[in-house]
Amino acid sequence: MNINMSDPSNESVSFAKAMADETRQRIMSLLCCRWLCVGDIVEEMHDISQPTVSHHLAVLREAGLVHTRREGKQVFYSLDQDEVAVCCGRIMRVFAPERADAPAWVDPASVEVRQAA
Amino acid sequence: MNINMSDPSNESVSFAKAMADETRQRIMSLLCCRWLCVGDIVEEMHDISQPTVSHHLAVLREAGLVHTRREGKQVFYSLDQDEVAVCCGRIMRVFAPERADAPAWVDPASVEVRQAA
DNA sequence: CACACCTATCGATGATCGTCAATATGAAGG
DNA sequence: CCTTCATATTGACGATCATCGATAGGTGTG
Repeated sequence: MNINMSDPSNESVSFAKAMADETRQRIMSLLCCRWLCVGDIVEEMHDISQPTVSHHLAVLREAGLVHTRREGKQVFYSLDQDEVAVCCGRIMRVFAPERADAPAWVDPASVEVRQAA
Repeated sequence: MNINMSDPSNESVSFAKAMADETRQRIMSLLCCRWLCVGDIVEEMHDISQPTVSHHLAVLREAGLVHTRREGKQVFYSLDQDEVAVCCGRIMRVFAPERADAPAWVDPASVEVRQAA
């Protein structure tokens, strides 16, 4: 029916929704290459309350974008880079199929070059 | 300050916000590999009113995700695949730096394999 | 068990967003 | 110019969301 059969509906939408908030992206960048417990995240986020941080972590959790590990009283979170890559790949295949295999990915400069040429 | 200096704030957030709606993603998929005028989009979207379609097109326009061309009375839109690729690349570099250069991109199956191995 | 600590949930509130009907803007044609 | 067609904007309304304070739930310690 649509040009792209894939999924102009569910998974890419929930991924985008999960990322559609600056606070959440800040948290994601904190969790990108390391594990942090909620208390540490709250500390790094400065002017965001603990319940709010917990809420954002729940959103990321339900979107499958974070790993979770319990250690005694604290709960550690870490960003699931593989899931981010999968979601970006899905978006690419649906919304940029003519660019999906290009190395433009890694360095946007190559895209500019391609346009200029 | 943050692990990822890049931009845990602006451009990736507005890209995600623009994509964080199913109706908008349906419109994007319609415009993916062709030009359509607003009337045609409204027709394809069935149960969405013309003002609503126009509103979504404005959101996509302000996010820089569509090209625009005027032809007489009608206005044609088309998805900017390069911009989608650039935005996905930015997300990858910030939130999946350890996956950004992998070919897992094109086919998520390879990511599964990598995890299984 | 009682208590401190860490995280999650609840209830409320203000802000943002998606949607539509009505209307405005703009572009041909007579 | 006046009309007609195509798109954009406005105003309003309901829904979703981000945020917080208060509180509940769960975990270790004495």
